[in-house]
Amino acid sequence: MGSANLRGSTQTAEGSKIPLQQNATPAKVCPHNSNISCASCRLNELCLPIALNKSEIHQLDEIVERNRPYKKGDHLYRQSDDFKSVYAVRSGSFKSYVLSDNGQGRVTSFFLPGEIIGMDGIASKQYANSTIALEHSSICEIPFSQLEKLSHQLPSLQHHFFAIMGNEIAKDQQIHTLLSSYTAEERTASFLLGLSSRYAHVSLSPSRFLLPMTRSDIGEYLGLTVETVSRIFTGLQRKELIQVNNREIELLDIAALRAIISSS
Amino acid sequence: MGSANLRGSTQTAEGSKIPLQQNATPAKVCPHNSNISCASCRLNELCLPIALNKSEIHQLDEIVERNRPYKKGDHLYRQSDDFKSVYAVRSGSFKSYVLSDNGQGRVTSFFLPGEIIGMDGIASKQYANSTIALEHSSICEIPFSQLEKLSHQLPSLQHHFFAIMGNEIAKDQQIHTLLSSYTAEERTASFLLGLSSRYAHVSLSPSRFLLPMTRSDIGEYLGLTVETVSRIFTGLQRKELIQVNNREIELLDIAALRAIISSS
DNA sequence: TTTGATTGTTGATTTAGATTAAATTAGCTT
DNA sequence: AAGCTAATTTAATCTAAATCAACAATCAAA
Repeated sequence: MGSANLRGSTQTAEGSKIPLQQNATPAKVCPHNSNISCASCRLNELCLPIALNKSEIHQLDEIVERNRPYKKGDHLYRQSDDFKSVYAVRSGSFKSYVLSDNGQGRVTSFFLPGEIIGMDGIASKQYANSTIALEHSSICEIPFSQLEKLSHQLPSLQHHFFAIMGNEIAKDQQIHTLLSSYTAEERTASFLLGLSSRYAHVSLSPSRFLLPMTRSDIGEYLGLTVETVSRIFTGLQRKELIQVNNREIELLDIAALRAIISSS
Repeated sequence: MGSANLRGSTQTAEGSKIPLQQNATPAKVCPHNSNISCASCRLNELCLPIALNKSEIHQLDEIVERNRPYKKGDHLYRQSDDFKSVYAVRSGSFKSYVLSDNGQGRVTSFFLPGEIIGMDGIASKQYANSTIALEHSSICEIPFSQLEKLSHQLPSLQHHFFAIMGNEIAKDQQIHTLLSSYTAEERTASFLLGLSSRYAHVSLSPSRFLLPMTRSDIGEYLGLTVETVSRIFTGLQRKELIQVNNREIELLDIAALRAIISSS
């Protein structure tokens, strides 16, 4: 089955082009462009500027540092580095991981566009894990001391950042439940649906996307081995709930995937 | 071996009295007393007042509601209730849990004195789980809208609450790693050491305490069955790393317990 | 002080997912 | 395009922990 040139776009059976996440913005506007202000950023509805007015967004803009793009494998920061900033993903994706004593890494989070990285360092003033780009990616760096200062001036920013942190806490607790009581198939289905709705949030297809991470990353994140993840993928494909071709995945029956989870 | 009257205090082999958490404060000051101000609360070094000056603490005091004590099994709030407040445990202990579709509960957190409950509701404006008292307990209720307002006036309170939330995030991610890669014995050892250091924080014995939760609660929290938790306890006891007698537990060899975890 | 209900322990058996071991396929370099 | 390394799949065992099944201890209420 034609799996040529899937980075960026692909052909459906009918020959129509469906954008995958890599080229969701028009070709002439590079998604890694560093010169977009918060006000004009297509992610401003879910990132920090949400609920801020024009002048407030401008003030936020002033403290945001738009770094050069990160190449696949570049570290945003490493475990135990001094905490300085939180980061908003502008394009691409990242993973956070910790190294166990025997050198084995365990993935703790994935980050997609619009999501905030680095909040685990706020309390201890050191990052609790390392974070690395999964593909060519760009981020906005927000020095935390300045974010605090500005939050103190702008009640709506303070409110919103409390909400972002609260959301992270709620999400982490859902994963606690997933890891403590779901089967391998339930975890995998839940993971795919989670990615689906996160892509939907940034106006990308909720049913067809590229997985930016390896099977091994998924396994570490879900507390499963690579082999199990692979087997579950083939199993779900056999049941015609998904269609996988390497990193490309299509969710064929979202309702049935949901049903798998709620059976637990 | 003499297991009489362990609620509150117990006899060692030598006959000396070692206080357990239930009577760590002098008998004449009831630990559930509702009339203690933040300024005089023995937990103020780890609760919200930390890093606030006298006058700031007084302002915080003004918004704190000191509810009547909760009996064992009383709900602080239930899943999907409208989010209104966060709570600080003054005495006793609580657990949070979610109900899965089949009615099975899964414990997501335990809360000991000085710890903050309810942050999972901040983002969605509804509590994501139910929270119940594990024993006779008392709490301070802090209406969140007022906490936000006061945080806006007091930079150090804003800073401290960001830190509390960041700490919750870091802690939840540690549990993610624990659940995704630790064995049953490693999880159990880690859980016991975690309780130990939390009791140490409130100046209680880190090596000898009463477990406020059932084996089943522990199992749900750690993603294990009751039977496994019970077997691991007996196993650790056989290895002389702990001494368990129903809810009473003594950590005999903390170094060895730590070694179990770092072997993973 | 019985009685029933909840909680905890222990043992036998089963099983989901890990481990081990290859073989296959993609993606990179050169 | 060849060669190399990392990623993925598949299959055959193995094992840690779940499940199933009694039973004992504790607690709360009558």
